[in-house]
Amino acid sequence: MTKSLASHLSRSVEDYLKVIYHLTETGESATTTAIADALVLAAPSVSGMVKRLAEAALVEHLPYKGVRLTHRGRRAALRILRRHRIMETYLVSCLGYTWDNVHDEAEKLEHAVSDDLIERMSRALGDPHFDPHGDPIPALDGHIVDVTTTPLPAIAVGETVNIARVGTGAADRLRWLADAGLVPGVRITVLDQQPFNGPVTVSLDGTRRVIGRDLALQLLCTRQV
Amino acid sequence: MTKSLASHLSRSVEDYLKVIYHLTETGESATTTAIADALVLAAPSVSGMVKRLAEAALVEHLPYKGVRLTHRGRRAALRILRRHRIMETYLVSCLGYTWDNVHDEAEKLEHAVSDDLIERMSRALGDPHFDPHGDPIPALDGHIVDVTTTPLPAIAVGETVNIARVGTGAADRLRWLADAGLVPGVRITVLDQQPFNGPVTVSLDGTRRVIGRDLALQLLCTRQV
DNA sequence: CGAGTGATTTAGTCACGACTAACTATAAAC
DNA sequence: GTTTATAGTTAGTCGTGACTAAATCACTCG
Ligand SMILES: [Mn+2]
Ligand SMILES: [Mn+2]
Ligand SMILES: [Mn+2]
Ligand SMILES: [Mn+2]
Repeated sequence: MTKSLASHLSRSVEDYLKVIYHLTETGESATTTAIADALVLAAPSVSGMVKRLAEAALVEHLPYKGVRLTHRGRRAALRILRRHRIMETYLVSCLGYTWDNVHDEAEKLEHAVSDDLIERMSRALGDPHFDPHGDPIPALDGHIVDVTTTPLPAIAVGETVNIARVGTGAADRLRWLADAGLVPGVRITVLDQQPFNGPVTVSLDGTRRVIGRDLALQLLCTRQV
Repeated sequence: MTKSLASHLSRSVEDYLKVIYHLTETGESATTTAIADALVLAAPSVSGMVKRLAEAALVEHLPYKGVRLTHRGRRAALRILRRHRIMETYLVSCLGYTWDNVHDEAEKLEHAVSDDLIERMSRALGDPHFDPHGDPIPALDGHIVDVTTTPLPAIAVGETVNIARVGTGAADRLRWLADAGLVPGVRITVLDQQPFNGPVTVSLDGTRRVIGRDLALQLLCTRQV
């Protein structure tokens, strides 16, 4: 069977695939409720869509267990992810957006732009490998780099690391981080780690920053090379 | 009643409104079949949508006669038109598109971009008043300039005019015109007008161009100031 | 092992926006 | 002033993607 669906995927389908990809990527299993929560939909809506996705051979469905992307589904998800992240990067670099307000725009545009436009944007940006939040941009062939990062609270006092990636999309957090200069690419040294889920103190260009545990957990760092 | 519909209009609704605007603008009456032809839809689909548009107070429907935009409908149409034309201009000026391949992209993106993004693009372009085809870009408040133009075949031999606007969206025609340098803003002098729907000969920067009647009719000119 | 609980699926409905087939209004032709 | 062609509308259907209410599965706990 594998119904058509080949050429054009609807906005809904694309968003489902992306959410399923994210869930499996972060280790969670892509269950009906997890998908429903992520997309703010009722569970039966997801059950229905999952059936259609399975018919279209975009996912494998193990009833009552969850869902896994097929090769086709994964490729489709990565294609949208590429669009999303290039779009975000373009909006920030070329149109003066700040990293805390690009997400919603990209969430819509990722479904509307042509491959051609995305590749033109990518070229205009010098074919970047990371978006403003430090998330890797999948290549055209679906390849995506896997950067191993460590959350800031797990870095030892005295160590110097780079901020590689930010694990939140919340606009207020992103604004606070940007104000504090805590953005991907920046180098920081851990000055203090308070126990019992206490704050982390780092130095950035010689100035101190105290970062609450919650936020610190979302600062994903790489060690110096 | 005037059903919600206030905030978000669907892609279909927006395209209907734009087509209705175009038809009335060019003097044709916005009949069911005219709309159906323009959107490549079956007539009953249009009948159905017209009913919904009327319920939403976007058009006034005189059964068996046709349809007219209400104030709200006109404003909505002009908003999409602004998006479309700014998008086209941006794609050409900032992303290396040629004027013969921007239309399809803009046709989709006009429904997906936010007001904010469009205004950022407009600003990046220096708030242009015309798109690459010479079509006027409606202002934010819905105001749109009305340029009086004359089709090239109606210009007398010896007269010098500016090409102001191109009345075709056909990619092959646009490519030919661009190759010939016959684009909006260019100044040409009519050297010859052959009778019986014959071609027009013009000079452009001292070189001759012979233009078939069909195409010449789509070159809309303004006289020198 | 059976009961209970929470997750999941099924059943049935709805709005949107397309379609075809069939009917009807309008206006031109005789 | 009928007839007739054409344009427009109504009726009925379909696919998509959402919903609620009800049924069912799977696992945990006593
Ligand atoms: Mn999206
Ligand atoms: Mn991002
Ligand atoms: Mn459109
Ligand atoms: Mn145009």
